[in-house]
Amino acid sequence: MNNPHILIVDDEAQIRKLLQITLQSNDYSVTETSSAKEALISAAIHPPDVILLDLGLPDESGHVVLQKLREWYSKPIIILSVQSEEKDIISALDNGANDYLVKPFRTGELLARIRSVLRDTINEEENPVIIYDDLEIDLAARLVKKKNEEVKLTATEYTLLSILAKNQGKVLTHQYLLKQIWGPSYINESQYLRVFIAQLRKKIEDDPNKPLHIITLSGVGYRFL
Amino acid sequence: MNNPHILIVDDEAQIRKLLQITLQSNDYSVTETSSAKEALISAAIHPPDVILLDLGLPDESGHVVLQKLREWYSKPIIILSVQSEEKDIISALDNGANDYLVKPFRTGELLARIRSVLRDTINEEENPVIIYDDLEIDLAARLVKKKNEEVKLTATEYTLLSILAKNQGKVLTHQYLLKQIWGPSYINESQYLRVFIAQLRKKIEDDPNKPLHIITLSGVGYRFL
DNA sequence: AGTAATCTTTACATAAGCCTTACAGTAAAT
DNA sequence: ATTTACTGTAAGGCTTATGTAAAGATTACT
Repeated sequence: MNNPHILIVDDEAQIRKLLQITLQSNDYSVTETSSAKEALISAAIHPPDVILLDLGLPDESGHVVLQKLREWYSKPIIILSVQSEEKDIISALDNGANDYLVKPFRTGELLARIRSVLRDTINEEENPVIIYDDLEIDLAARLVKKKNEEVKLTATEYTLLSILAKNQGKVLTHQYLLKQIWGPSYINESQYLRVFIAQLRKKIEDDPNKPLHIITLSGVGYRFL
Repeated sequence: MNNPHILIVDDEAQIRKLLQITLQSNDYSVTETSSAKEALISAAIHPPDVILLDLGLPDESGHVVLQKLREWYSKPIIILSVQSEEKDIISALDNGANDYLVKPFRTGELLARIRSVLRDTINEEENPVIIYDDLEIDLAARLVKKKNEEVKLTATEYTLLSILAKNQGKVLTHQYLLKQIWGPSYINESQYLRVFIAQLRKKIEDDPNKPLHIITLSGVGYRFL
């Protein structure tokens, strides 16, 4: 899992700021919300890998938010709360919270607990398998099959294919692909792309001269079907 | 899971008694141990569903016990400790503890946390024996057989093999493996991995030059088949 | 303390794959 | 038909990654 995405739900701007800085400097990507309503919408639109949930929200109790999230959200939820009351902690854990931290908490401990809950779910991640005709791309397992036989791809070939596959149907310009694979300073090295596109086609197309998956758009870029 | 079995590791008789009564009245079956040595033996003979581990043991640090357990034990371990030092908590969580409770704790909270960790693992399929061709890996018994003969593996070799086997078919990056086996600060020490991969291949592959089980993905990592 | 086992580190041979070059093919424009 | 711009393909040098052995360092055991 690269750059786990964390949703912060807390109505105090200062705490959000502190969390944001701490988490981002530890290579997590962060979304901030300050109310129950906002949190539920954000989580639904872009499901995070972990949710940090404050129980004291202005519009609705965090316990209710927790229950609503747990109706469909199965990844870790860590509760942050000033409540150190036993019944609050028990109720939260029983309603599906993975962990409970009492404010004020130490950032180092928070980070360790995030690592702990992420480690528990890291292997349970869904395998988004993309299938087109006789071609099968398992992004999690980094595995590509053609007619049920494994295709051996090098690191660069795989990176290129995964970008194409994730953006199926969409035209990806030379510049975009070069930037994604080799970095921003390589956007003029279009011969790299031609070489690797050719190698990929040799491996995944039935007839590399009449490609069905990787389509050329002359002067523009490539498209994956 | 009926009557989950819990192993208590604590040198204070009073606390053991308290835990025993609390847990048994909540329909858990309980085993008590009071030292590191005793705990490791008991866990090996009759692996419990959850371990409650006190860090302050008379014969050895609980941190060491935790590490030794995690070489083969994959179910939840909850730390109980008078230490509320941040570094102790972080170290324990990073070493594979699922939760950390500071003494004195409230029994209601302990019970809720036990329910929480049990819920996380209750659906995890147990896969004690993995068999591929002539290779047999019994994760629970920490035993590896090749052509029905036992293969003697060192601790590190076994850890590496078990991670590979648990993620069969999936590509595991150098970084991931290094982090899992040696810790997050070793992600650049890829030569460790090469050495142990070579040793493992010598022991489990028919022809280490043409490995069938441990496959190299140049520039990426390894995969177990 | 001494021995054995294991882990860490170093060094080097081998292998893999990336980058580069050169040129051939294709399609549109003149 | 020729030019021009772009794309496809093959092959080799060069860099980086990997496999392996073997020597220290550390740990475990007696």
